[in-house]
Amino acid sequence: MTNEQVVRPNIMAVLEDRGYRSTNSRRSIVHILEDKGSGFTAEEIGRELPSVGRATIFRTLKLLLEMGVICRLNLPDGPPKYSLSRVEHHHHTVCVVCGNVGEFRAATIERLMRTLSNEIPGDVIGHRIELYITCDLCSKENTN
Amino acid sequence: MTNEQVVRPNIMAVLEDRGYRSTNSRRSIVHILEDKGSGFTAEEIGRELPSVGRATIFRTLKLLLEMGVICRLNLPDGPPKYSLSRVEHHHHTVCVVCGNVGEFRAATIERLMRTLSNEIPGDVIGHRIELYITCDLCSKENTN
DNA sequence: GTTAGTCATGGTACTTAGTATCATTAATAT
DNA sequence: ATATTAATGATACTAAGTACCATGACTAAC
Ligand SMILES: [Zn+2]
Ligand SMILES: [Zn+2]
Ligand SMILES: [Zn+2]
Ligand SMILES: [Zn+2]
Repeated sequence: MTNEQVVRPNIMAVLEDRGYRSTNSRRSIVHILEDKGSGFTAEEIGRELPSVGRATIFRTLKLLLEMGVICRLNLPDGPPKYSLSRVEHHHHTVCVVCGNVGEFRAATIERLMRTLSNEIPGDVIGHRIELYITCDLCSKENTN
Repeated sequence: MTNEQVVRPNIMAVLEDRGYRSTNSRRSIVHILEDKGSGFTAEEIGRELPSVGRATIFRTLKLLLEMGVICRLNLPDGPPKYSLSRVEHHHHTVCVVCGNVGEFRAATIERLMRTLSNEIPGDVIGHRIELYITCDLCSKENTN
């Protein structure tokens, strides 16, 4: 399993490279994302940026999603969580206590998925895996 | 990988065993579920039962979910899909063309997940896996 | 079978996540 | 500096689901 240090792209630069304008709203949203990093909801961002319209929050998240710089996780309950993302294929851990989201890659999973596709009826074209965990921080807090 | 024939419990009996009443609305909802089997949305059921209140549809689905006789899948887009379920731990296939939902079990996955939990920071307490496929029916249709 | 108690229902209003519309404003290119 | 066009915020809307409540349907006791 790899959990290497992520070198994240300059998100605003990526936006501009694709022809999108570097606006105040986008900059402030991206700034918050880079601050939070993982496991935030659209609503949380809106709360921290009352001057930015709700529609713009969602528009921007959608844009970043399309560009692959963030992920959206549809969890079993609660609103979807967004998190900054490395670009390559990966999966997620979600702490069931604090809601923090992590990324991980595991060659073993990908190998197994490739194997499975021979045994599943139909053509497997993708997969999605979430691990539910209690993170180290939350485990510690409980034993104090 | 196992994909064994499912022997499904009598859902109404399960409800009654838990002290819930056998009502007209519940019977008609359960009847439709048993008919459809997999990959239906709450809205679809509502459409087929105009005489049953929307709230009751959701209440009943929630109840069946708690009892473990159906699953809800939060897909990357579109409304959640429900499907009848065997009771044991399993995972899902979703056809990206027709939306049909299937269940499967694979000891290899469970073994791998157990292994991963040694390598992931934090305590792994559960997982969720979805395979996105084009099912045999949909593949055939495309080559015609 | 009737009755009493309670559970469940349907209707309505509300919430939450997200989208459509649109007049106004801000970013870019020249 | 100006013109062009993209982006914005406000508002209204949709879709999935929940809260509330007076009415009606089940069930159990008799
Ligand atoms: Zn991710
Ligand atoms: Zn945690
Ligand atoms: Zn299932
Ligand atoms: Zn299909």
